[in-house]
Amino acid sequence: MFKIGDFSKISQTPISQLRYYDEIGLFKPEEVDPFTGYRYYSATQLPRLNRILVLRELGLSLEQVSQSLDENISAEEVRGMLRLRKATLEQSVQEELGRLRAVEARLRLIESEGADRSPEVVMKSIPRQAFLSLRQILPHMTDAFPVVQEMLTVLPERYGPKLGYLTVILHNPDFDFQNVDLEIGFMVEPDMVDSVRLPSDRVLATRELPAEESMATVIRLGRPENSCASYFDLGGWLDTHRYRFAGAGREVFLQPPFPGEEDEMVVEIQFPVTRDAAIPLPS
Amino acid sequence: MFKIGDFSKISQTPISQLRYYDEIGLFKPEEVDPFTGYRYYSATQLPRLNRILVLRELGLSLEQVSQSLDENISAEEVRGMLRLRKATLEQSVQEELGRLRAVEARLRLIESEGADRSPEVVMKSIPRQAFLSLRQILPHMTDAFPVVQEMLTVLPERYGPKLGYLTVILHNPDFDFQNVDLEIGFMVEPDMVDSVRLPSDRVLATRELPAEESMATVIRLGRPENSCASYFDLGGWLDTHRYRFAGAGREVFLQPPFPGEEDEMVVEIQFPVTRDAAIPLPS
DNA sequence: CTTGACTCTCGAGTCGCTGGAGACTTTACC
DNA sequence: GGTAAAGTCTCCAGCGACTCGAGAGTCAAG
Repeated sequence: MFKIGDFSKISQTPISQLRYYDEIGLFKPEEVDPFTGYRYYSATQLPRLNRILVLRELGLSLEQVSQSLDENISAEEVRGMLRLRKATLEQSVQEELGRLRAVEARLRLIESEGADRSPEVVMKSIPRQAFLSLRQILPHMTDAFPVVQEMLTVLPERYGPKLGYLTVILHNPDFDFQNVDLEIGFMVEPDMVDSVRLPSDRVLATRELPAEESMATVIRLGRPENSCASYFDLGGWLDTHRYRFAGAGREVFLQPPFPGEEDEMVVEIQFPVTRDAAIPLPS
Repeated sequence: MFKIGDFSKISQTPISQLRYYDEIGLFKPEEVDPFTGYRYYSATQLPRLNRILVLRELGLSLEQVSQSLDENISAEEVRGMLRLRKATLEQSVQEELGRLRAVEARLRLIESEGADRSPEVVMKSIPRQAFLSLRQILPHMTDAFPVVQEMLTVLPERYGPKLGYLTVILHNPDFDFQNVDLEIGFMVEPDMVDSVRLPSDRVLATRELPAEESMATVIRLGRPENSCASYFDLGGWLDTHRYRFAGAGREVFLQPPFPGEEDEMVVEIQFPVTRDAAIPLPS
């Protein structure tokens, strides 16, 4: 019979942990002195304790460990737990590796620039949405402005707060500023409106944008002079995170360019992406 | 200006998290209605929030994120944080990979045996200790018993509770049961005793056992009939965990084989091991 | 004006422990 | 046998990064 201190040394388990395991009923001392409350452990309890330590190390929760030890659980169920655990482990290793690459990239960035002023790219998923829009090919990106301005002045006052965000979809696969294929419009609630004719005779129609599982997004503030920079940042980020562009990008105007307030504009650039194949794990 | 719900949707951050970040002063709404307490966020706050999300994703604590955003910290220090983070990440990836291998091994074991009755191998580190012992080569393992019995009857009653564990060191590099090179004795406190002569004229001397950084240990219960099995288990475990035997093993008798109580014997088998080289991480 | 959807604060709970306060017990030594 | 040191007890608080629920108040649409 060992007192808790000796048993702690033998098993290399902290005393506090032994007391905790006693408290939650996972591992109780063979004997407790009814007068002093002193815990007494025997060497024959070591296999059980070791089993606990090993299963916990495998990543099971103490709850699961408790169940699988107290045998009200079958080998089949333990197997299930472990298979689940294996899957989550594989995933979490992948994630950790991704994080590691991200940290490395960030370090390189700081070392080369002397300061940390990185663009913050965030992954999102976007549900499907109805989109009241007009698609057209314009000779130059800047030709989009009058269209946007017209929509901005006409539509919000006609539909009020039900109108969603002003959004532009860039259907060009390349990032050229000439002969751009743009779809400009507003997110709307489904069945709110079918089509609209603007004063300039331009006609918008509602269609459904499918949900996008994974969108890489970045925020751009102010006038679009530096929009190239944002796209560039996005490209670099995708590269280090092993994503690839996979479709038409969007610019969502969270704060739209009301005339005279173009400097306060806030745009979220979104690009659907796909993951490159997972890195094969070593052996 | 967005209410918390809308801002939560835009940023894909749970409301509770926004409130929490407000509470700890990490990310406060641009405006709070002094009467209702309603939080109002603006789109221009998104970059800061994204920055927070990204830094947290890199693994910094909210405390660290807070510091590096509020600029009372230099790029140099952020670099330090990230380098530290990189190191811990590399290590934790290694550990996760090890765990993954362990889970896989365990699964194979259960699948082949239909039940989970694995031996539990645990890593320990052992401090240096004084050892009062006698080394000899015996024609067969079983010849050790009389020696052990003599020591067990003579020494404990002479030195009382100061005497440590009865221990056997196996100096044979192979696991043959013939012509074994054994060192048998007791752990003692340093300077307790220099040497002892037993009634049988065998002489024990004290020497110092160096500390062992990493010992793989397993518990064996009862008579040593199945000691082979324990060694076998240990070997398999070392293999899946990429360790190698690295020195003379020990058997520590936590519950010694008092005459007539050999069935209650509890022995911890310890083997010093070294790690194989770390698995190189992919790209 | 009502209804239902939001939002507020505050407190407790999560997991697997660790650490401390203050009160007892045991052990070692004289 | 006395005393001091070391060990042990219980109970409570705290960690980090939130989440959840209760109960009350607020806002927007019809």
